[in-house]
Amino acid sequence: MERSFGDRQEFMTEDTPASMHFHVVSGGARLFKSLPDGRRQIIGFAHKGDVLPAYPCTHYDYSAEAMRTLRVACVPAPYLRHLHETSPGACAASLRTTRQLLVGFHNRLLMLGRQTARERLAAFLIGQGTRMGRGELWPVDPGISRADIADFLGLTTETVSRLLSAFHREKLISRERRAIHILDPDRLRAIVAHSE
Amino acid sequence: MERSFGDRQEFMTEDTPASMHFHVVSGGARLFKSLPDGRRQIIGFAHKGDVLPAYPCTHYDYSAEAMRTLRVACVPAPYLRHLHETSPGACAASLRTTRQLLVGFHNRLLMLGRQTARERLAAFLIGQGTRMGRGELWPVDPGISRADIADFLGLTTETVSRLLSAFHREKLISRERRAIHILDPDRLRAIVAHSE
DNA sequence: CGCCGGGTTGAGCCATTTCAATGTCTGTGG
DNA sequence: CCACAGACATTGAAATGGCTCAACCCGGCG
Repeated sequence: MERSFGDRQEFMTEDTPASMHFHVVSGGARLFKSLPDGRRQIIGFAHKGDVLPAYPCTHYDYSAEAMRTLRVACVPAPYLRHLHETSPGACAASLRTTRQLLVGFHNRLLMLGRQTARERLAAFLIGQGTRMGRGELWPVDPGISRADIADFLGLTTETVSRLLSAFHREKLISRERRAIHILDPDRLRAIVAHSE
Repeated sequence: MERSFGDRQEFMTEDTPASMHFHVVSGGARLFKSLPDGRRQIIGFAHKGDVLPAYPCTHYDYSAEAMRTLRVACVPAPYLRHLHETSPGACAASLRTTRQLLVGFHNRLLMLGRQTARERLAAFLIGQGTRMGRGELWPVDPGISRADIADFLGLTTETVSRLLSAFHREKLISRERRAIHILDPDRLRAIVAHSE
């Protein structure tokens, strides 16, 4: 049973009973947590093929909203649980994807805790560019706003904007529309790792 | 086959082939990642009963070292993998623990990305205090130094020290030796959630 | 007793935020 | 086809939270 959501529509809410899991068919989603005073942290983005949440649970522990338009296949939570209990393959597959997630989060902990704004942005650009493991050089999804980047990196939109301008001046990226193209992945990677 | 490690001994190294998993029998360990220039982020702490890493993998993605003395049972990686492939229960159990870890990391992402030093320290104290789900009020493990707290929270030891002094002045905690006792969990929780 | 590895405290600094203004693109209605 | 509104992005100037550097303290141990 598929459902479709419009731009910015929140379809999963933190601390709400997890009756459904959502398998992304097309479009993208932001996954985030927020503080009572409105501060927001983007946990990640979901694309085609991703399942939210990626693991069985009774309550969602983060919220999700559509970027532009989103189509998802809804999977009842009891069905997923049942699948995990009966099919060892399904369980192993989930364990593999959660392992991937954990490794990613370890890196992001390091990034948020110990890297400078410049390093974080470079890491983000590289991460987006190599998203699908493709031959480098994907532009950043134009559905991702400066505010999204800021909330992902724990910065402000102004800082992100200033740094993007700096990267542009240094010919590391080019900007057209909202899309960002990576021009010099090697130098960006050097910024991430080495603190340049 | 059990092994034992001395204070500060690193027994698991990032980017090294994961031949073994370590089941903590007694003592504690710090799990961390570091940048080439020495900046360090503590990913978490391991205690009795924890398994490192908690999921099958080919390479470790973080390092671990003993706090004081540590005893672990070493589990060969192929054995764990085999166990997961044959016993659905083992796989499901791993999935449950990785789910817990993921939820914790989501919260820490929010903490590192969007909370102030004061809020982070309060969150850390509450988290340590309620570690085992016990009736509140565990003191912070004295094996955890100010540097550890700082590296866990993405702060400096000086900031941690200053904030602990502030909390002490406000009668939220008491300090004796290196151990920290929680005096007013409710007010600490208010700091975490509300930004006070 | 005196050294040594934390821990605490202070003063000044700096990266990032905050506040504020201006620019740019898009869609809309006259 | 143009004027205009609104949302987002950029840029600048000023404020600030947390960091750096540096001194001092304290308890344990040779």
